[in-house]
Amino acid sequence: MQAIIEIQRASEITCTAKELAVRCTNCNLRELCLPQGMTPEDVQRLNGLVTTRKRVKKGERLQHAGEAFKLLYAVRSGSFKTCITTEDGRDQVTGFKMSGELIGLDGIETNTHIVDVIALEDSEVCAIPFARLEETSREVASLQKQLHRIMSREIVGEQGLMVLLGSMRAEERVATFLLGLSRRFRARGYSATEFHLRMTREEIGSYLGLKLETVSRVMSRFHETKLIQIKQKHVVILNPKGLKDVTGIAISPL
Amino acid sequence: MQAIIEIQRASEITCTAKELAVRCTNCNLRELCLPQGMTPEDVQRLNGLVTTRKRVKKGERLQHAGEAFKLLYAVRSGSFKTCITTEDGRDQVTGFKMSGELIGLDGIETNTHIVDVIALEDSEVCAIPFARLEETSREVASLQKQLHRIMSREIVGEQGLMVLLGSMRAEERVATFLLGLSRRFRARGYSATEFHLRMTREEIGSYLGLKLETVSRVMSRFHETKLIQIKQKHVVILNPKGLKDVTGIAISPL
DNA sequence: AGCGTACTTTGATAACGATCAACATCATTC
DNA sequence: GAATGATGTTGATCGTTATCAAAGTACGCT
Repeated sequence: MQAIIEIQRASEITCTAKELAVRCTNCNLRELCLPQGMTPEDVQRLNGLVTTRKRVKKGERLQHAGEAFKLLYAVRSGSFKTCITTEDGRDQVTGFKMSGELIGLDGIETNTHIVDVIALEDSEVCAIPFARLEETSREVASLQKQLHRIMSREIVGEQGLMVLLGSMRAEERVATFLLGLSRRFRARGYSATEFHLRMTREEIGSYLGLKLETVSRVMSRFHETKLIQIKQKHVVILNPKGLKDVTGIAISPL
Repeated sequence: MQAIIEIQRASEITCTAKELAVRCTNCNLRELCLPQGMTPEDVQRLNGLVTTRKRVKKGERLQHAGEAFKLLYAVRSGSFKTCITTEDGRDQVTGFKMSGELIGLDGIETNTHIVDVIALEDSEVCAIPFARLEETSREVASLQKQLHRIMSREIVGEQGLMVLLGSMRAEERVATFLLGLSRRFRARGYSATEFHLRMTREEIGSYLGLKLETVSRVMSRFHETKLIQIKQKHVVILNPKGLKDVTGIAISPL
């Protein structure tokens, strides 16, 4: 920790803080993000790729459906929702993105983005030109491997969500959702049992195929039965095992 | 057509039919499958990769959940369902695969397959060792591009299905499903308005998050209102526009 | 050809979540 | 610190789809 601070101080002399900040090599998310599983030497190849950082304010759109696909974004801090708006105006949340996760893979197929991506809080992302990422991944096998892993993870995660949407009842959905969030917070070094929801009941409901009132009711029921404590957006998981029993299922879509 | 037959006959003299059959260069699915968008020269690099074909009888399992991931399969003929079995024994169909489509991408992340893949009819697949495909795609940019496109397509398709499962009512789901099948049959040179369902009502229901009785009832209703004609597994789409109106939505998950 | 099995259709009833509505709480702004 | 709008909670009722049940149809097998 001390060492990192020293490096950052040094950087303020030799180069701008911004330039250093976007170096994957020093990024504290390197075990979650693109560099995961890569050797330090290979990660250095990434440094040149990830040149720009971008701040996105709460409620701002990072990516618009319909816009040309050029960049992937890695979430550095904050969180996002991805949503699809259908022809007839229905708007559905298809995912939530947290730090270290990649945004934009939906655009590869048609060279056009399919989903909107909106910040749930003030956030920061690293922009990665996809064309250059493809190039580099032809030269760096570990990067190629990791890119494939990330895409596969997205595919598998969505399959889990399909099971949730296709066969689970409201309580199972909400329990699965909370446990998924818990796991992701823990993976990022935060508490797995106490956290703040960054999204509204409506967004949770949209994601889980439920109405906001149902989400609220189920959470109140979990509160009454002492599975969780919930007050507005503040969640404490009191009985993880009990929550797990409610889900009755293995695949976690988050 | 005549030309193809000649080539096949010739092959029986110079090499075994099997060896020729697995060459992507001559495959009639090359516009749907991995070779799509690749130059003939690049496709030749695939020929060496796709060495074995495999026949799978109706009801047989091509891929088991939990088994080690080594191969991708491209469907050459027939069709498959992919399903996830959850811890508590629920079984959910997560997709249907038709000719030219790739099976096995779920295994990349963890090196272990997540879904079961079962033949809906007697079918044939080409096996592709994934490690070698990765290698080759580092050398052949067009192959890399196409692999990424296919994975992205899977991601986008699943997002569409999430919208279906999350926000559509029974009639909309079934209508979307039928139109999706129609489109896929047309892409393969078959009639878009008249086809045989390869899957049971129960499998359709599982996929759409409905019970088999609901699927049956909705189809009967569509039959009564002259949108389709349906007798058991034989479908005729009488009024595609009308069906489209029932869905009211743009994104097609199939 | 006849039998058995798997699949499909249709009906009656029940349950779950949606909808409508009213109120409470929180955050933001002036 | 009061006012406003967004978000969240809770209650009453309704509607869609699940469930249970029974009969009908197609298909494979000997």
